[in-house]
Amino acid sequence: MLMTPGIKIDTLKAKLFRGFADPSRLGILEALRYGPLTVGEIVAATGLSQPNASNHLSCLADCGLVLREPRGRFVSYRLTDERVAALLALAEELLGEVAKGVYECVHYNPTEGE
Amino acid sequence: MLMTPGIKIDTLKAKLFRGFADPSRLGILEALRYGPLTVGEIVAATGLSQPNASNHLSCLADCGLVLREPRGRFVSYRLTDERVAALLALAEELLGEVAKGVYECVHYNPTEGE
DNA sequence: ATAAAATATCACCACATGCTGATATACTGA
DNA sequence: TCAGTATATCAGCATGTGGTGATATTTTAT
Repeated sequence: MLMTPGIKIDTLKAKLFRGFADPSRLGILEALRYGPLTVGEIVAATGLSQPNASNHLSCLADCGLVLREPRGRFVSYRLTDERVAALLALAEELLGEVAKGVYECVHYNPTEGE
Repeated sequence: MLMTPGIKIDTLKAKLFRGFADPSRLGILEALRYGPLTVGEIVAATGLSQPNASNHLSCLADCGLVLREPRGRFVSYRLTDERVAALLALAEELLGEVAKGVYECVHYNPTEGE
């Protein structure tokens, strides 16, 4: 693939990971893991507000993690590639090992329920 | 594994991904992919400032992605688990598929070289 | 044609995040 | 002990980020 010079590959990879690195987006990806869903279904599944979900979905679609499929008045989204699900699965495995550390990690603390 | 109620699993997973989702941290992880390095070597390999590298390393260590091993006056870091490297590899594969989308993604644009 | 429903977009705000420069701490060798 | 090197920490700043409420757009049904 042709790569514009000046854009480091790590920057791209970091952007890719960023798609997974937010609880809301991750929730969407997890929900889509079991099949395509419409925006409304995603809203219901994740508890996100409709504008918020829509915004994250745009982000995920732009970044190539999900596919947008308009179906009449609805819009269906699904994971672009099995590798997206594979990444989620692998992260889950890894989380089993390091969960304690992640839990205690001080450097990033979104208001976590409590 | 015992999980404190009130902390959603997705929040943890998102925090885990966040370790990979910054160009500086990702650069560090990539550098460590080929073996343990001291802080000084990491600074040299990544071009980060020393305080900045040290700070990201603390974050990565807290989150369980890297191991801290003091060796006299030096501190050696290495990846905690092969799965960390596996995640990097899988992301690389996925990037091959979606690179174009990630490149064009508007929703996250750190000052990218130019 | 009009109303209602599904989705997207916009302006705005609060906050987290990453970076830098300065400084503190820890260890080693002479 | 003292100087030098390696690493960690701190205060402060600039900016990216995610969230909300209001509104626009598109599509279907009557």
